[in-house]
Amino acid sequence: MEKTFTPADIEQALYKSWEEQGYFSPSSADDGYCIAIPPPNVTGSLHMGHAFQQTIMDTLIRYQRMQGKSTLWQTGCDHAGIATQMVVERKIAAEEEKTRHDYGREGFIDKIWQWKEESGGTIGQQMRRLGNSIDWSRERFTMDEGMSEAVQEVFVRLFEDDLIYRGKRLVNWDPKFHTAISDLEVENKDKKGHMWHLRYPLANGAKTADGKDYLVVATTRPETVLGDTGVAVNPNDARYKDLIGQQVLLPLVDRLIPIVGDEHADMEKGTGCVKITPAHDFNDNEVGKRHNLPLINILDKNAALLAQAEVYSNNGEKSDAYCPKLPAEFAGMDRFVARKAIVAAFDELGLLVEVKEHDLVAPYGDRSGVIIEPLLTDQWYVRTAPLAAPAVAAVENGDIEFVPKQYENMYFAWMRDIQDWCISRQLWWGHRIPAWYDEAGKVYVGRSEAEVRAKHKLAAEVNLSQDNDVLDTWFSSALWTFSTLGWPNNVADLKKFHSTDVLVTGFDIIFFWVARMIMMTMHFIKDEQGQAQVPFKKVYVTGLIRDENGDKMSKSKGNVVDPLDMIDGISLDDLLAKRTGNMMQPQLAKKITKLTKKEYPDGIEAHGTDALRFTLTSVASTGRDISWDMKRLEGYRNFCNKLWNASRYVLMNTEQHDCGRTSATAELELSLADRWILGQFQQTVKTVHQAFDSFRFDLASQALYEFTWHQFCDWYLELTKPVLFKGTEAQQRGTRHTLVNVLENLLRLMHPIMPYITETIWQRVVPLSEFEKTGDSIMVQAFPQFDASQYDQTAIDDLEWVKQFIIAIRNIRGEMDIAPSKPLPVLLKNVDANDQRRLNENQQFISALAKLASIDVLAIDEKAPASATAVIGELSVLIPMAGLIDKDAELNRLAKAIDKLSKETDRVRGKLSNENFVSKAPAAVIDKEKAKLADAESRLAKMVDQREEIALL
RNA sequence: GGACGAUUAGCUCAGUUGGGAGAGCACCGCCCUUACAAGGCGGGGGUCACUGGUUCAAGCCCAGUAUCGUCCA
Repeated sequence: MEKTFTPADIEQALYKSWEEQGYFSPSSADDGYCIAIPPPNVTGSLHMGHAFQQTIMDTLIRYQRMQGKSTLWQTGCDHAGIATQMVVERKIAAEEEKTRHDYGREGFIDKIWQWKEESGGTIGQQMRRLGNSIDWSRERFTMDEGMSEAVQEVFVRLFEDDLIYRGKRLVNWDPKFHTAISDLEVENKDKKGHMWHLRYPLANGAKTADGKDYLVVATTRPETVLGDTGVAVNPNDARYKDLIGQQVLLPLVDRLIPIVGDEHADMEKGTGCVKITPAHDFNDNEVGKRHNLPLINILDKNAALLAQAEVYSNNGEKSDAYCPKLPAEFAGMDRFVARKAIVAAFDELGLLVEVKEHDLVAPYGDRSGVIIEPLLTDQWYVRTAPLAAPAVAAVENGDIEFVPKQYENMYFAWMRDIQDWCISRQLWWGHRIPAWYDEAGKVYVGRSEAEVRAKHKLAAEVNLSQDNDVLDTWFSSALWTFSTLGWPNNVADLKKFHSTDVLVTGFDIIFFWVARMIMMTMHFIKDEQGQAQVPFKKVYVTGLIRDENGDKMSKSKGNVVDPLDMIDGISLDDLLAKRTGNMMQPQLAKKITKLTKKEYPDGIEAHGTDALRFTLTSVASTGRDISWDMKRLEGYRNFCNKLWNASRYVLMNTEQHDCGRTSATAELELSLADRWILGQFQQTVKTVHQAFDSFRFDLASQALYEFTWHQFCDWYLELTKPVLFKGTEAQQRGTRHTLVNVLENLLRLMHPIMPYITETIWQRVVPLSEFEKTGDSIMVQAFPQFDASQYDQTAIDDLEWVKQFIIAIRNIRGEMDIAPSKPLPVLLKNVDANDQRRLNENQQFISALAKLASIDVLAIDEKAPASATAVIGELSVLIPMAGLIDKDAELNRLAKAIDKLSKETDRVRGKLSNENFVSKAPAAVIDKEKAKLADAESRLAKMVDQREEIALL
């Protein structure tokens, strides 16, 4: 073995061989265990969030596979409607100076498929680098034939069940992408803006309570005045309530619009008068409904002003309630240009009262980054209320459990208040809506045009045209768990693997995806008793990985760290190029360069996949956000190296030796250390099981780290040296046997978290061990199970005593500056029978690890020379000072120890002398405190004696 | 404005029926001892955000305050 662990030498070849051997596929076992991956976006590339969640998924899958389950990790990508369309549009613009319209719909879609073939697999290749044990043969894509069929089937059935409808509604319109988007794709951001106060003249000579012939409305969006169809005042507002039922004459368009009384008008805010634009504001839309106001759409798809408005009645039909003509001077103006022009026009007419600074919240498209425009359009909706009810119940009654629990509140809050889901998108890339229209605009929904014609008995002469829109990407993602398993055609896998076991995901897509998946699955998938099946039994919610300053990682901030760069390492120059290349905002490059140079002056070193995975599981505690810490990664790389070298030691001492396999008959004698480490290992097995079973990957990692480094390496390996160098043959055989078998078991125990290093070492170790393997790879072996017979409490207590003895001497050495190489003589006082036994049995260990020249027991009356002293229970351990130890230094050391001990005794004595404590605390607690006091007092007394003695010198 | 979460060592974080305040990294001292200097041995370091309450006993339970964060309006 090499002296240093170099992950790059082993990882990729190992993964390839695992994949080729088919180890990632489900086994023939009956008991299924399935995780559906949250499908990454097909345009995406691996980021820390993926690495984090996928490490957890792979750990669970590998753990369950080793527990004998038939495991399936179902993977795939979603087609990411807007994102993908954008990528390809940009590509053809850059390479061919063409738009998608130059290609036409079909040509453009071909172009996207072509792009997908070339670039859509990037993330899959990256995911392999993480060691993910994914059955790639079952990889799915939401636009694949089978999944498209599922989407269509779901749409048609929902329509037939009256759970999908079409309607003219106000939607969040993205004027850049020319599509509707759902509420969830809107980001509300605080913004500085203005509040314009505009004068609206009262019609028919009406006057306000204080005699004015006008109202003043306040608005942040003056360009929408052209679409006003009312003014609202609060019905309790003494200033205006008498005007309810009167009209104002809307300036610029001379439109007579009613004054209505509505609670929406806040008397405290602004002027108390609110203009109502039902076609361009969600709140106004509600007010309009209540008062039956017409809707006037004044904007086109680009959010520029129309010359002819579109007037609709409240039920969405064309109306001639108002003249559609809009002022020609504004026609074609963008909404923000129009805003200025309209304010200027009001000003000119003397109708602009004042302009105030105003903090407002503006809606932005999360992908386009432009301000969203509420716009009246025809869209398809899913009626969510009936679907939400069972989905809420499933979480309430525990069929689905969120880990951590608190996310259930978030889920309930949203589900209780759920809005109908706008599922149509005005894009080309996606599942086309299976609806056809005849020339009169009547809509028919079906699986194909032929089916529609047959079902509705439409003659061949009737022209039908399919809806141009596609479905929201999340609509297909909502079917993920069951459509990937073959629904609606094949149900064998569905039977074995559905419901899936765990969903590992971020809280940010609980609404987008998790909730919708629950609703859809429960509606469509029923078990043999006809009960709705949940898509997954548990939802493990992870936090976000942030950068070292706690900031969200984002490309525009330039603080993104690519997981592969942590695995392979990257030079500063390459890192800079990566962070500043291909930027949306090139002006930030300078800042990012500076930050990157400061954070990574020498780039990033290679750490390997196992170290990355171990780091990720170590920080996976309770679903809260994580500030990434490179130092932590470095620490776990060192841990890998530690394991590597420990194994190297084991192999050096066992390969080509008799390791006492049971097939041989030679005698085998276990040392105290052997029996101790076997017990400690069992304890670790227990902890790791508990941790995995409760999703506490941090605790699993911690237990493995603690055992490997601080028990196996720090103590056990050192304790084997005296045996291997000086023991009898039977003793050597016993120790070699223990070394090999503990390591072999440990590797299996760690494997789910660190697949590569464990496999590599295991291949060398397993032939020396007792373990009877059931295949060639560690990943298909049995996971270690707790075995109480290997846990020997006496061995553990005895070895703790040995450790204390050794530590006591090392401590004196350290504080007295005695060279570690200098062998010391030791005298013992107050040796009881148990001490004597432990000493007899373990003298070799103690002498070797504490580097002692001699150990002598003082007779009861024998006077000890001046010595530095440590106390273990009743036993005093003395190191004669002569020529070694300075009197003052020792006094100093004793003073420190005495101080510490007397604080301890004071505290405990205080507690025990408290009447209330003694009468009310449980007996066990009191006994523990008493024992603690007795021990501390005895040690204190010995230290004090010692100090007096030395002070006399 | 509403809801939820967080506040523990210099940093990043554990602390699961209330009874010893812990880990990793960083820091200080000694050591290239034949698995490992990506290491070994020893050591220092905390008013558990604040105030009050319950309790024999509070980092943990209750009430309130402050600061930060997230989601919703």
